[in-house]
Amino acid sequence: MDQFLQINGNQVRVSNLEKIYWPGDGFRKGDLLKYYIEMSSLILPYIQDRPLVMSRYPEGITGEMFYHKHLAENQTPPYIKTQRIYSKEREDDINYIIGSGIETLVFMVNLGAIELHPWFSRVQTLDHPDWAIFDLDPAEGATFEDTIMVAQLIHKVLTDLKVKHYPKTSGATGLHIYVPVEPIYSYEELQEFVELVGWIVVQVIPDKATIYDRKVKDRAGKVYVDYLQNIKGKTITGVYSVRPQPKAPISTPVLWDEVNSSLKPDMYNLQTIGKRIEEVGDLFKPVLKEKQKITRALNLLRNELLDVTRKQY
DNA sequence: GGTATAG
DNA sequence: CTATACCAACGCAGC
DNA sequence: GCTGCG
Ligand SMILES: [Mn+2]
Ligand SMILES: [Mn+2]
Repeated sequence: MDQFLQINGNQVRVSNLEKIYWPGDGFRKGDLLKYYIEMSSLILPYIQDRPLVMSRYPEGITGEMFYHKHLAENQTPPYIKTQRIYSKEREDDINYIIGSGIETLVFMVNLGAIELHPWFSRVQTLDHPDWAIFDLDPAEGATFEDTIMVAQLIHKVLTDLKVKHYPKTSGATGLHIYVPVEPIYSYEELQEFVELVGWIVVQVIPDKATIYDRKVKDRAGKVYVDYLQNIKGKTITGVYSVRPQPKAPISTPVLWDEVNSSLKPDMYNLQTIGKRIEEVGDLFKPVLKEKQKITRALNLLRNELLDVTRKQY
């Protein structure tokens, strides 16, 4: 049943590679593992040095799911790097897995971690993320095309602000827009930045986008700009993560030119990702390389809000 | 999926 | 040795 | 303090 893979000088145990994980598509656990190993050179840079949350499906996508953050001592192989980070809610440390080499990736996938969720910040600067994210979640009754429309408007606002930003499919129903930043801003500041841009978008297309409707029912037919994900300890599905959905879609970077009605949420998946990467390579490279200051943009947005508020009185 | 404990 | 039990999330807005 | 939400 169990096999051992020799990776970077470590014996990594893997099991049940023949188990069907996607019954509708016939993809097996071994297919998932093969994908992550083949993609490791692309994926690892985006999880390197980051605390990781696993979304686990040990019985496949039709089985029970659970998040896994804390790795107990007695299930931590010597080659896994971990770091204890205090959690207020838990009133104790969480022993997070820290992104490192292929062996770490294989260890997590073997646990049934179909999705990987990296923190927005690295261990070197835990309180200072190196990206902010616009998490666009279409609510009940909203379409993927609605999501694309909201994304395009965010694209226009960020372009006017001269802030670099990069889109990817979530692989499920929405889109993610990453804003790479120098690790000098707090989570609160980055959240405010996303909130202010989201607020502007909602002013322009209030029937398509929402940001302050906390109740799901109130968001019906609209795209929720989930700025509240920009919080320490919160995560979203990472780039190149597979999703527990039919076709095994993958959260895949796209060009802004491709964010139009021909983009489909599941068009990049376990079946098609190879060709896609061959054709365009890693479109998210700038997210790691083009770290920017958003001080000016944040001030412009704050003043914009002030102006609008003043006009109302 | 892995580990501890009971039988 | 095999069967079974048990575990594997949290941050926070809003009420 | 608890529920809803992601
Ligand atoms: Mn989302
Ligand atoms: Mn969300």
